[in-house]
Amino acid sequence: MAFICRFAPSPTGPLHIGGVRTALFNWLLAKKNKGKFYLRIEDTDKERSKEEFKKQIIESLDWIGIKHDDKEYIQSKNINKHKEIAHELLKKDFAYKCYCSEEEIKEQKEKCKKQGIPYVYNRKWRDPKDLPIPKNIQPVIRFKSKISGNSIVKDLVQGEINIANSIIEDFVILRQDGSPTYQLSAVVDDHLMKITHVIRGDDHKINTFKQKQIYEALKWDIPQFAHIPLIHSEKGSKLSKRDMASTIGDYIKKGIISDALRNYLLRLGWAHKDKEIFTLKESIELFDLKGVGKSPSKLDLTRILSLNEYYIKHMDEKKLFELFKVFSKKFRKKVESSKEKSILKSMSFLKNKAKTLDDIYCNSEYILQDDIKISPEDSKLLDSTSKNIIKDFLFQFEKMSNVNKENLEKTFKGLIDKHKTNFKGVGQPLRIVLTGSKFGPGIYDIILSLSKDEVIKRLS
RNA sequence: GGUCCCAUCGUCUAACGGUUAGGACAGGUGGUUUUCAAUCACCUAAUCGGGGUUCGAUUCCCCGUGGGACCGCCA
Repeated sequence: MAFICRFAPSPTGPLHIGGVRTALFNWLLAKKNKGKFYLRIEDTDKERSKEEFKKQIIESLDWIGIKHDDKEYIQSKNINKHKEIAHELLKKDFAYKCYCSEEEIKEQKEKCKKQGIPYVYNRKWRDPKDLPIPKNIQPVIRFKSKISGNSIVKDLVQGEINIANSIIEDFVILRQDGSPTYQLSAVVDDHLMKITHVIRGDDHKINTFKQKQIYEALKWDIPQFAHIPLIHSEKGSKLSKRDMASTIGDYIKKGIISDALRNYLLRLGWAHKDKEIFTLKESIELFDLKGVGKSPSKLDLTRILSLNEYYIKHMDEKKLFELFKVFSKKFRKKVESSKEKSILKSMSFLKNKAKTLDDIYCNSEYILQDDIKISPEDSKLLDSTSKNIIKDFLFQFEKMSNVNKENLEKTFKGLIDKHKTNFKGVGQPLRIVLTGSKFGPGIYDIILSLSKDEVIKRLS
């Protein structure tokens, strides 16, 4: 069976992680079924749609590895077709012109609110009989919704949803200015694009009942629907732009890598037995709508971090290094070409200490910086004994013909015996002088990652 | 307020109607360790409440409670 799906965001704000997950689920299903995945930019709200958001959407999807088939569809380009269909519905008596002014509608709503009853458009113009047509009002076109009975949608995630038709009002399909609304445009485009599966956030659930009626009026095939629960912020509220970590960019900035976030998003609201780590290939093979839960899930940054740590540890060092370079350039400092070799060599131990690319940066700062600054607090630790140890080490290090772990170990042992101290007594002062910090990679790793000259320079 | 949906450790989630209710993250304890980490071992921690149905209910039904979504000439 053909499997054609789409992700249809509106470029009226930055795409957040919930949208990315929706796109991911669509894409995964398309890949699994050897179908198509399209991206449709729903830019019919001219006021709020912005080119920068469109760009942000495409870049976000691209970063996480979601590639859409064909060029992205731009909904506004199809507006004439939408209008045409609206008029077809009008001609076939599935829709009608409504001459209510906006004030009139507003009044009705307020009245309902006062009385505490739910507002539904009163269908004044559905069957106008001899109502005089106001000359000064441009009509909107409303769809004739079913008035009685019930409708059932078989949702691939939610199961059967049953509602009374009376709560679905005669919704507007063409505005006063003649432009189509979302309900109409979405249906027409989905039909034209031959979409077979509509997978979207469950905030669209009610729309399904409106859209289904348009399909039926036009005698078009109705796609399958799947409404996935929304993602909540860590506080449990709806994800909003104000949440610091809500867009892909927020995570890139933290040094999260693409595979980790993809894996996280996959497992948020979906599970396959006890499996936690999914390669891209595995996610395509194993993903299904049956495994999608029905309740909303909360974002958990520590989980993302832990997944990121896993992916960093298991990543090819060269690849990781490339990601690191891009990250540093963008958010920290460009890695100078003279330091590249040394950093790359050090990836093997740097990655074992890192949860993010930023952690790698912090742990490699001693390589990146030429001037090592020692804090007053750390200076206190450098007493005369420590200074002697450093001097002794430097003396032997300069003579060392072959700098390797074995020789360093020998030297350290000798110093420990001579100064009647322990490993820490030798390691810590050297670490402080070499890196400007008490914390960091193993002392042998540090020494081996720097050139012999550099070590000598720093110890002198 | 109306309509619809949902409900398992703090979090993400497993569990043909029969399990000591499992895993992962976080947290805790201990081992290892030159620091911070990492790592290894172990531990704490959940079926929202109340009724049914059933020999047996996390699982099915009803009620309550709690949470969410929607209620635009936004999408």
